[in-house]
Amino acid sequence: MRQIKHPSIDQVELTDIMYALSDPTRLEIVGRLANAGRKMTCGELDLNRPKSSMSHHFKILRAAGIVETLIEGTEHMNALRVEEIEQKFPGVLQSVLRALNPTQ
Amino acid sequence: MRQIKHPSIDQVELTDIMYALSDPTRLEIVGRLANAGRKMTCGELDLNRPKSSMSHHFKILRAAGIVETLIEGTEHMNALRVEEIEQKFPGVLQSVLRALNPTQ
DNA sequence: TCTATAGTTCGATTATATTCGAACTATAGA
DNA sequence: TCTATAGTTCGAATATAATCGAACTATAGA
Repeated sequence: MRQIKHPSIDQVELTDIMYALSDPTRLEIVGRLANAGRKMTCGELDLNRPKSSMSHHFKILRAAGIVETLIEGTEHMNALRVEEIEQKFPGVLQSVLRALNPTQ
Repeated sequence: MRQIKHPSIDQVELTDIMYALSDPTRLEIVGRLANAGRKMTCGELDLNRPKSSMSHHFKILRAAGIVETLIEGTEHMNALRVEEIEQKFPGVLQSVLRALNPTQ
């Protein structure tokens, strides 16, 4: 079962993270993943856009080190790399997540 | 003495802030302003790029609500809008500033 | 009023992103 | 082995951004 390559956390640049989080679609994906608090498939995170568009956004989130994708069968399970990012850039992702959910 | 228009803090979107901070040049401007802890002219913040390029980046930082520019004589004094942003998006800008300066 | 200084605006060029259909890959299950 | 499902890759069209020279605006000071 072939897996997708991800950058190691020390390869991740702050600008990559900022860039990945500057798009509303990607911000929504990240917000949903955080709220769900569990791995989700791309299908579940579908924002009624074509698969190829969603795939593009997942690619950027992966490249930025924000999302990790594990292949399980025919599904791709996505999870946030919160702990790692928190370690390298304390507060950055967490404060963004908090800004996305003012109600908590 | 004509002044430059800025967005009010409630007009500022999180995506604007993320986008503005996704560029290395702008991130450096923001980092320098934060380290200086005082208003600085565009000239002082010059990163040996043409004036028109720098002006473009300041425009984006202003539009994102990150930088406030006051005209004093022939100079434009730039300051970070840290308190306001902190109020609206707690931790977002501050964590980025901390990530820029790991030594403190 | 003239000149120098600081920065903006304009316009053109080039680079980078977004979007999405169509073709493709990999796996599960019949 | 066939088919359905999940997602990626490719390629082309369109949109958005970065870059920078040249012309412009506004002020300070001589």
